[in-house]
Amino acid sequence: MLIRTTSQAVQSHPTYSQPRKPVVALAAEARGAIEMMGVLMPFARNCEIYGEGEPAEYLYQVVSGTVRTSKVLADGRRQIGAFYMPGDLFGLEVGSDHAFSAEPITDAKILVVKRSSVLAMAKRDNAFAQELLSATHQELHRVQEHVVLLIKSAQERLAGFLLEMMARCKSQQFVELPMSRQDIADYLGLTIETVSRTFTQLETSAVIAVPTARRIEIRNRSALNQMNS
Amino acid sequence: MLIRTTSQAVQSHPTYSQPRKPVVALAAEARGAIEMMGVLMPFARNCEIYGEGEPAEYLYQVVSGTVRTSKVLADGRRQIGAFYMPGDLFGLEVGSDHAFSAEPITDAKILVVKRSSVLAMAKRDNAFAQELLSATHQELHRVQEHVVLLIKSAQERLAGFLLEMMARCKSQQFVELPMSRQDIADYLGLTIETVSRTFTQLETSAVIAVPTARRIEIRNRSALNQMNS
DNA sequence: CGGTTCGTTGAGATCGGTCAACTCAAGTGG
DNA sequence: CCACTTGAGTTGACCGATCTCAACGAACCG
Repeated sequence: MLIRTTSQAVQSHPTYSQPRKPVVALAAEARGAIEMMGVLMPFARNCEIYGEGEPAEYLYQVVSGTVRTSKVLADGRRQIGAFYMPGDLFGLEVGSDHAFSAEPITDAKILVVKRSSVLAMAKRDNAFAQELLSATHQELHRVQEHVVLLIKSAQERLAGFLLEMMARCKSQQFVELPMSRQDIADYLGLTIETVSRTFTQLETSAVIAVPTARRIEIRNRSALNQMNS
Repeated sequence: MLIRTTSQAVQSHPTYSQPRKPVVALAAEARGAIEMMGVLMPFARNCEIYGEGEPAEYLYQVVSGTVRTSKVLADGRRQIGAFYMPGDLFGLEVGSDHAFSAEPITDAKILVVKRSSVLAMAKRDNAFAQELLSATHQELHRVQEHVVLLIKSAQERLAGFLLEMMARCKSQQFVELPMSRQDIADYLGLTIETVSRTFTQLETSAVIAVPTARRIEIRNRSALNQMNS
């Protein structure tokens, strides 16, 4: 079932060679500490930040742009684990190897920190260790919500996705989507066609407006909330 | 869609009053430490260990029996987050409130530790803090695999589930399932009927045998592995 | 021997997938 | 300035995996 050619092959001159790994935001002091330890690196759209199965040597924080983590199954199906936006940490997921790969979906600036530095810091500074644990807990919570999303209907999944994106946006009325329909589909476990049709349905029922494919206007937030169960 | 009356309502005289929260196993020394801090409590089948939305004041370790974590949506759909078996830690998930509730699916003995004790211990003992972080990472990894499972076909989901259960069994040939078909269905995002039919399919194609509903014989492990992609 | 709970099986309905055509915007080059 | 190309997104027609509803079977218990 569902053999899809994932359109965007890895390419696009990576601006730098590869470091690695993904999730959440730390409190102020800890964030300061991370900035001290890390190096800010620009990455080109669609280059590979790290690959599935590679050892997890780094921890990352998005400074600008958006990053997706994904996993490609043997038959070509692709699952997107998360989208990370400015302030989000990623690369927390495991102790050893990466379960997912990570690519920027726009040009992005990313703070890259050696995992060993992070762990050493955590060893010295208990508050920092707590922050790290807390960030991991947040990521765990996010993935659990993702599981709940995946058992719902197409409309509910898209509603949930839009609410998730809204929560990360300044504007309460407009959501700017940095990702393609294919990315949304692979995040929600749907096909691109179903995503497109569902956007159209929501537009027809006046819940949203879609002035541009990548720009969504929220016209009835409570309807979205209701769909989200 | 899919309004199901989750058959097993919470009941069955809880042997004790409620403590709370879920995930993985620690290395030997840390486990020893947990035993020192915690209290061993018996819980009756289907009683509530903790409820969704309650503050997460405790950390738990299964000593005997099996525990499921679950979340019930507004319309009655139920998602099972995980099954925890002897040695597994659960209640790690968040810093504040429980996202899921937890119930034993068999009578169970559970080691219950105050979260504050755990955190205090983590503060004093860096090795212990590392173990806690590592356990959380393991749980994160498990949930990510769960996401991947949920985008697959019914057959692939069940194959993945059986492999997961096998990995936690002594015997390589027989898997003893402590959970009902309804629990399996809610874990895999399927209906009980589809789970039942898929078991039958796998039996017909000689991949497994089902001497009893709760006892599965693995007859062709590589076929299962292949289905798991 | 009922009654209850759990699991299996069948028949039909439905949601989302598949395949394919079409639109639209952006870029290219003559 | 205008074909032509290319990639992203939309839409339609059809199909099939899974759900729904319902009946049936098996194990357990008083």
